[in-house]
Amino acid sequence: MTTISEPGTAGLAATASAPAPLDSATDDGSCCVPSGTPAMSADRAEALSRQFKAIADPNRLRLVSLISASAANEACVCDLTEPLDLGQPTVSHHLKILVDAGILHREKRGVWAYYSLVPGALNSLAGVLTEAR
Amino acid sequence: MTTISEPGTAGLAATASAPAPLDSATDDGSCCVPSGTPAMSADRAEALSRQFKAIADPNRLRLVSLISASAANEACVCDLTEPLDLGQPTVSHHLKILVDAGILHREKRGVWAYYSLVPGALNSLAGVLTEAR
DNA sequence: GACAGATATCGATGGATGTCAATGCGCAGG
DNA sequence: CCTGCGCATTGACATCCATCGATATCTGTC
Repeated sequence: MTTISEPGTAGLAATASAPAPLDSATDDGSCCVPSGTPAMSADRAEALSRQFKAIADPNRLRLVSLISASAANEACVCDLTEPLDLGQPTVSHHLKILVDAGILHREKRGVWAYYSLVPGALNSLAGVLTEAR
Repeated sequence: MTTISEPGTAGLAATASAPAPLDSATDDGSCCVPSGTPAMSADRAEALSRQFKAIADPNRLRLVSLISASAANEACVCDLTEPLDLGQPTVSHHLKILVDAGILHREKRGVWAYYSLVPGALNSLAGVLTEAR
């Protein structure tokens, strides 16, 4: 499981709002101030990267879109192969990546496998981008 | 330029809320309902993928974090090489990718190049994930 | 104008990734 | 039990990508 991010940690975004009158280019030869705040750890960056990589593929983006746009917010593989114009193994591969990233949930009912969105996953990822604004 | 997404189009997310009593596995032999809503186009998926790929790298995530956590919301290359433990050409390469994706803004002042967040970029990307909820 | 420092670009290389064909596995029906 | 169907897994292949060393470009200085 990928823990689906954990709000409250160092994130990104500040959406442009420079309070300091940019005193950059100090006279001591340095170009700008060291940093100030701790920013994001390498571990957290690695974990978030795994989730962002999962949706950073056009076909996987469409998969998630198809599922979320589906009637019962779920879909089986057979309904996803045609609109993406991909082979069944490839779709299954992409779905596995999304499941491993904690974005999709897989439930097998009889012969079919139904994929649905994990409730807070995408919102949590979106929170990382808007965090600390 | 990458257009920075355009809210109002088909996005993702629905955050789990199955109103229909999942009448799946219809008796006609099909597994589930065809789809219902148009979902996301291939073109839009490709465009969004470019932006998500840009931040789907641990080092680039840290770069954005470092810049947004910086004092004046901007930083030059020399301040970004150490915390990432990467060579200067590599950092410059990552920054170029973020600029090309429309996430960072580059401004050269004298000898130094200052990178800052493009105001609405991350929020726009986040909106894609929470859209249509 | 020559020089030094900061940054960008180029070429090469090892590793990650998307795609497919072939195959295996589990479930339902006869 | 055997067959058909939906899906997952494997192996192979081509491509992309992150990283580095070397080098080019630009800017301010002496």
